[in-house]
Amino acid sequence: MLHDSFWTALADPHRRRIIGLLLERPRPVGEIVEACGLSQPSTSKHLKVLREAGLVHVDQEAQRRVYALDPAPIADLDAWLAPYRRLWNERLDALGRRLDQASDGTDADVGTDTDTDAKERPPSKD
Amino acid sequence: MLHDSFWTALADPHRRRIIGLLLERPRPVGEIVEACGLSQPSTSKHLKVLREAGLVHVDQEAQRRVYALDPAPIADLDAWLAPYRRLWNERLDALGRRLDQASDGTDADVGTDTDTDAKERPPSKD
DNA sequence: CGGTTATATTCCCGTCAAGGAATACACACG
DNA sequence: CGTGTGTATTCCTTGACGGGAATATAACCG
Repeated sequence: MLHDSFWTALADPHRRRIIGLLLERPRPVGEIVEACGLSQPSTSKHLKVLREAGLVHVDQEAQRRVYALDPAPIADLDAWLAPYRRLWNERLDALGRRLDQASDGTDADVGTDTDTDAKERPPSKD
Repeated sequence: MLHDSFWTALADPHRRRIIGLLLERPRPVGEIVEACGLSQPSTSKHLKVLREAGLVHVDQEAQRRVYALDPAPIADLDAWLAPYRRLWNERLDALGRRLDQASDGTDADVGTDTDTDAKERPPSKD
């Protein structure tokens, strides 16, 4: 399950930035400091929050500490998202149906052209 | 795509609770007040935050305002998640390979590629 | 209109998080 | 051992956020 600390950790833009950096590859603190433009203490504090939220873990290499992403919480977030995704798919479903209906003789350009790939999706149970 | 306001909105447990309530069905404010055990003003303020984050929208029915979930941000979150999901799949992959290796040198053929896509991903864009 | 219900907004206060500076700690190296 | 580098922690200040009480707004009803 996702606890509070997870959401709190992700609530901060700098921390999301760090997460993004760590997605590319694990990095020592110095690199993160430089990339974020924050002071080193501030960065360390953010890293601590991320650590305590279980989002990252640290490997000690001599004096340096190399931070890396932990995939588990991401999976948890995915799970959290699941029920909402169902709703979202239902909407696309409805939109698709309406498109179908509309293309029944009239070329209706329905609203905003978001890249709606409402073609394939897992069966939504209701 | 995902605005700061989105993460900020989701950072509060009460607001996540509200989101959960609205997942079941749209609800008028009064119901949310009761379910959350918060004061009405406080609830209204949370709803405002959610509104401004684009997570919910409101339908006015006489004096009552019925709040409902907006699916779009959920889709955005899904998109945000995509690159991380890749990492996570790779981990599972690696784990699978290691398990394979451990179970003697029979023809190990577990996902040399990332076929472990549990579901198709919507186009990701940050 | 006047009253009632349903919701939003304002005011005020306590708490908490973020940031920088200074400092402490850990480890390598000579 | 001492020195230097890399990182963590503490201290302090400031600003944002959450909560309740009081108040304002809007819509329905008679």
